[in-house]
Amino acid sequence: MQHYLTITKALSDETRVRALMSLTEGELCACQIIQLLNLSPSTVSKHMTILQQAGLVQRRKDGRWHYFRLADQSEHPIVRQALQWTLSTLEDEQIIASDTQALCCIRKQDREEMTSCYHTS
Amino acid sequence: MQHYLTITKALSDETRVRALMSLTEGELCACQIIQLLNLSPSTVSKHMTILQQAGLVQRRKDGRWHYFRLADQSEHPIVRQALQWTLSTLEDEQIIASDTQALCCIRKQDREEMTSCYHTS
DNA sequence: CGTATAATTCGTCAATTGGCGAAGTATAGG
DNA sequence: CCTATACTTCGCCAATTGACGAATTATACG
Repeated sequence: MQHYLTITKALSDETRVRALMSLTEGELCACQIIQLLNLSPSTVSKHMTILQQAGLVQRRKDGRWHYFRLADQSEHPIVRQALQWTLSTLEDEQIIASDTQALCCIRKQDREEMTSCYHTS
Repeated sequence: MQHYLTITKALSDETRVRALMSLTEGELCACQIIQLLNLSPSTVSKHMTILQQAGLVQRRKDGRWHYFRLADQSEHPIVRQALQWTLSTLEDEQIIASDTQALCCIRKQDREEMTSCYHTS
């Protein structure tokens, strides 16, 4: 029950769901999710921790960067089913589509010049 | 997105999930759910409204009694998947099992004498 | 080392939520 | 009608939540 509730709570906030859905096309580092959501780093950090503790996303650290990805689909059935339900339900959502669009630009930005990933938008 | 969030919010509270799971063996009237959860009628009423607005349960009125049942499985796929996930995940939960046990007694009570269904336990 | 960047943790605050009891609505039955 | 019962709505309160900025930690690099 506790794991179930941790998952439903994690999925009950629009911002967190957008963060989760942003990972469907591959991993992102925290600063990219911060740009996408246009929220403070501390807020996004907390959201990603909640998603991770629910087992919905996994974290990888590489130097200064923390990368997030969807949890391995061979994880607990409870997580797999929650992700399948969420992804299939929301893939056609308007806001998810525009987030996906925005992510195209965000992914390309590391090719360009920038001093800080926090202050580009 | 809005319907999805209404569902995940509805499922993010243990009391509401217990109320939902209590309907797996057939409909119950509000006062039976009140007895099971041992909460005030007003609290349970609010919870059932939240579950109903999420489309997870349906309501039937018969005289003074309001009966609740799980939503028709031929409803929106989003609801069907949410229910399937929830039911399959929680059917073996300890607290759900003891609720099911308690419901056996509660269902039998209408055969016995009682002046008010609120003041029997 | 010292500075800069990426991210987290902490403290604070407004908004939301879950609980209750009191009051109101609806129905059954004298 | 009038009362009793079942349930809902309303107003309140404590606890939780989502947001932020400031301070802290970790790493890269001159």
